[in-house]
Amino acid sequence: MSPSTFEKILKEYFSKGTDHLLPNVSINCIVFGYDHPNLKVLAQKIPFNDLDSWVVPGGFIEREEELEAAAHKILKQSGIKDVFLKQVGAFGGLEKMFDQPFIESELPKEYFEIVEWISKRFVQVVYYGIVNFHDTNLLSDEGVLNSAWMNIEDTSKLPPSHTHLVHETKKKLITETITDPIVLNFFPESFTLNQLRGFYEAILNRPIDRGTFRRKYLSMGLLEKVDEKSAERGRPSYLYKFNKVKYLDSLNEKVKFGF
Amino acid sequence: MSPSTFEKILKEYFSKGTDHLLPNVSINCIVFGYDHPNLKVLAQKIPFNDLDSWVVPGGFIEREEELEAAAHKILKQSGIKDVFLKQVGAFGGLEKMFDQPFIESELPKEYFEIVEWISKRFVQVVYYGIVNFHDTNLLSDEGVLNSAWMNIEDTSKLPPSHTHLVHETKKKLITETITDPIVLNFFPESFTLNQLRGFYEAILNRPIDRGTFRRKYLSMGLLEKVDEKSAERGRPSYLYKFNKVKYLDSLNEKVKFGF
DNA sequence: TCAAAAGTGTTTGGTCTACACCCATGC
DNA sequence: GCATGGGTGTAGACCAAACACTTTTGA
Repeated sequence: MSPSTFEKILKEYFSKGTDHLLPNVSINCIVFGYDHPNLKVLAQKIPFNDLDSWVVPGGFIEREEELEAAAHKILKQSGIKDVFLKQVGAFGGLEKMFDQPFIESELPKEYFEIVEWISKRFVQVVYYGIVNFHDTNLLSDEGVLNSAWMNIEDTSKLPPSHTHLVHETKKKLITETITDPIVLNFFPESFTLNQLRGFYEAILNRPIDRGTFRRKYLSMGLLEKVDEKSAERGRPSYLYKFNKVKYLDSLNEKVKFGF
Repeated sequence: MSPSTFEKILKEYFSKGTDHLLPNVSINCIVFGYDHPNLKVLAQKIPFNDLDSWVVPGGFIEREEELEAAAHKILKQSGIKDVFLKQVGAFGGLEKMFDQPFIESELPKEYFEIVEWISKRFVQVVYYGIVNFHDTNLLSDEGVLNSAWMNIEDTSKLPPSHTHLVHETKKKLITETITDPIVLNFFPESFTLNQLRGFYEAILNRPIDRGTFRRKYLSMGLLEKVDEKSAERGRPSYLYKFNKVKYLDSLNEKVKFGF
């Protein structure tokens, strides 16, 4: 534990005290990025102790602030702006995030009020976000928390409750990937159909036929052809961008059951 | 407004004060029942004023109580036990549920602390439940809040924020009806396939072919034939019950996209 | 010219749709 | 018997899976 760094965090987060914040409720954000063929999760290194500890971005809500606005505010601190966000739900385990007696033993008395505040039970309202990994610039060392991408296969550096959030959220991501084309938020301005297919193969964890995928996806009418692209090897592929208007419409449709 | 009744409510809800409760977080439950061909929602009449005001069941969370446990606890007060519950999410509008100055003007000073507590902003964690309408006995006048079924088409007696919750939750119910067989929770021990089809027609708001429905549903393997049933008119139909083991398995499967 | 990857055509098989037809019961 | 609704059979449309074939590039 390095008290000085932890003090810096407390000073930055609670420069205006705790009275302006909603107690007992916190926001956590699970931000996914896709770096073929890996799904990544945004995490922050915290200097609670000398171990290599990471957390998922989180923060608090102003007394007069909408929940989703708070989530956007929190992600802006990591350099993530204008992100696609959806709520996962409220998680309310009884375990506390902080060990109050231990933390207090390492800090001057002036922080005790804040420490008591953050040591209470919190209901976590969780949002997930999707960003285009390669167009995103994380703010590092801007504050005291360093942001970095973490491979979703290895979340062992997160506390158990955050690992739980990541896994629950990934389940939801997979479900929504199947019913909605939210996936398109992972991609840059323009992309090839085979890159898109690569993502579906990664997330559904099985191969998908090129022809079938191409015909099905194009028939949805969400994509528009733009240009050519020089391939690394082999024949170049067309680039597509997605039609945001039709995309937003499609979010209200969902799949049909088949009766 | 009838202060005496409102006093009774406060006395009952806050007999142990507010310290044992988590502040700023509440639970609301949207409970659906199906009374062919209508979808019903559980509501409670409240004596805030002389108007015919209703709310959706709600309540608070003990400091050391899981969220879903709190939802079950709240519904037990209406006579709803062992209900199928799923979380809808957290709703955090900024509007307050109570008009503090007005309420205080009608109550003795001893209640002011409680009134202040409930007049704060609350993040509402919403659960939805599904019950078999005909096997459910609501507790009426057991406490001070009378429970009753409300037709989902007319929620005009609810406050706007609760109407919003009902509609958002109904959307979710429809989506989940399409992807999961949660519907079976609406039905009694045994039921006919045509009753089941009637429900799908009601919720999807379109006719479904008898043959197609029957073949598709039976092919899922969730149902088991039990006995005969005397029809009101015409040929009697088979009764089915659902296989709870396979049903629980199926909740983890969801529909496939079709790639 | 060959390898590699994109793009397209075609056969096959499954399944939903629509509708016709038969079955079991009450009156 | 006949009306009423339950249960089943089936032809056609449709669509995804699988795979072969063609096209376009780099080397």
